[in-house]
Amino acid sequence: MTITMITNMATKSIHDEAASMLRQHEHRYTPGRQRLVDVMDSAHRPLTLPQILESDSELTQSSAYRNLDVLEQSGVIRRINATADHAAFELAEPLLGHHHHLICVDCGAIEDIHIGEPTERAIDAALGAAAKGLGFKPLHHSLDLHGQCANCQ
Amino acid sequence: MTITMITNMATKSIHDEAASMLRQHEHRYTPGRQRLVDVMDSAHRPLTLPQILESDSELTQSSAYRNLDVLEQSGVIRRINATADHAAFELAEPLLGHHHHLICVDCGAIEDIHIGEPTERAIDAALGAAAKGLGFKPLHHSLDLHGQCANCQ
DNA sequence: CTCAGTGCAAAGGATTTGCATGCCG
DNA sequence: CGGCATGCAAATCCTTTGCACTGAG
Repeated sequence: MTITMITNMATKSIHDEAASMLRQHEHRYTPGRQRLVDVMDSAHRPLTLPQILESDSELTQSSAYRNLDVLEQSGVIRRINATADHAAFELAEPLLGHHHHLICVDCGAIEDIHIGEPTERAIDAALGAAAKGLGFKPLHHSLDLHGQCANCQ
Repeated sequence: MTITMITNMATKSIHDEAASMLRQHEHRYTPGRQRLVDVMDSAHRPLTLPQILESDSELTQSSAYRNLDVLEQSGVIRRINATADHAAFELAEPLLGHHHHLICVDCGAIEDIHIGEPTERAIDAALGAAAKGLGFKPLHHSLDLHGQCANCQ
């Protein structure tokens, strides 16, 4: 019950949040951009451009690429370079929450996963210590598990 | 003196190891491939193809790409998709050891880092647990810290 | 002699850009 | 109205491939 309410609120506020973030960067929240956010919000995993276009036939390739750029620059989505051929896109952490990926080395499929908070803190502490010595300013970490998905074994 | 000896020995065995791995895959350890291994062994960070070509003017683009493929398939090197434009290459874990990366979001520079063994074990345990429930067979994890390098701040 | 490896140039494929048009503010 | 946004097609850029040649076994 509580979870359902939160989910609904979150879905609604994703568009509000996206619109607000775009506005701050002096961009409009056009229908094409809303559709992109819808597609990425519906999928519970990062999507490649072909997957995005398949999910909504109203989207065109070049505008999708352009709008993904705008959304990325505005902090609404994140681009991840999981595979060699296609980039993949997912909602940014403020909208989707912190998580990690299982990446199939054979078919390239990606699955979202979560790990415990204590482990997250241990990771950030360890990375932060290493970064400090090199004058590197941490923004966020990415942790992926590469292996074979159930289908490819 | 001692360090020099160790370095020489290590460098030597990297070539031996690489030659052995290639032989197992029925490939030759040609001069061009040795040069690639030398370049990657000298750099203490992953290199993109342009960086590799700059490091050794004897290397040509297409042969470098082809040989990097052969070396990757033989397990000598690893391809990482850290940035959107260029793939990067580094010696594989059996030759270089397990480590992680600092990736500058502005200039794309990559730096190798190490974190403590207990944290590594915690990561593998957490990822393994998540993978198990989905029938995903773990091979290896990748952990990167994205942020700004000292030059780009 | 044979066949993997090489180098050049051309092809391939994902992503970006030019340009004319549409549409919101 | 003015300028961002869109869609098509052409261009770009990284990477791969075709082909003829070289050299090791």
